[in-house]
Amino acid sequence: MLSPRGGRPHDATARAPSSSSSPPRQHAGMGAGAGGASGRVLEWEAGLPAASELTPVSHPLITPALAAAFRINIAGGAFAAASPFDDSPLAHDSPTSHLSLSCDEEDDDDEDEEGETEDAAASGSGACRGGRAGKKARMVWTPELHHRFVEAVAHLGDKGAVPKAIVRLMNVEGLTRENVASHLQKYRIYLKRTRNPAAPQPAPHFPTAYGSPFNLQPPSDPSSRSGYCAFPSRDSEKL
DNA sequence: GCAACAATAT
DNA sequence: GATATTGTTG
Repeated sequence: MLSPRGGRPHDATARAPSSSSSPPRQHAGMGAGAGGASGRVLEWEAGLPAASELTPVSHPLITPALAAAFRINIAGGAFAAASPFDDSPLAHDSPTSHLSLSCDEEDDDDEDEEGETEDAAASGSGACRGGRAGKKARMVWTPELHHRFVEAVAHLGDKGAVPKAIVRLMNVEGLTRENVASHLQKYRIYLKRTRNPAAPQPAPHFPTAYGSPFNLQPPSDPSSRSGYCAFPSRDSEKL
């Protein structure tokens, strides 16, 4: 009786079988810290990215001048991968609060406008609406945010990568378990497809925000994870 | 009651 | 298509 879909933590194991098929994972140069993104592809296997490169998930990545030239809202940290300018000034060094929320005031179904992509949400859950209780702002998974997400998943492992743990590890203000759960669901589907040889598309890029062809992939090999700490540590995260 | 998961809705 | 919400289960 009942559906076979058990929402059980145990099933988590069968969900992400590291059955080989590890496409060349690129870092997309979002870390920005390292200059040339040419030889950074193998960083996962090699020495893994420096923690300094991952922790500050909020690097502007785009110079203010460039942003102004293209009318890019760097507040959201967009276009990270496409930005060869890694010498941009670090706006904030806060460990958290870098959510990009899309404010939709529309009550109707007309939601197509992007009010702004800023850390508004971080300023105080509710952000855009100021005080109007209603629909929550739609979260936007920027490449940086997704990167952090991937790092968290990789850090926790297939089995430990549950929404609650990921939220804690990411340590992003305003980020809810629901947000992560939803994103994780999509991410798992993405992983499943990449690992399935029967997949119609050999290399389905994980569609992060801005349509950037990011191909962030967590190290399927546990060995790749060992020794690498993009996060302070699980215990340290305890508050 | 909480958390995770899958499915569905927006 | 991306994210939120809902329903079911442990």
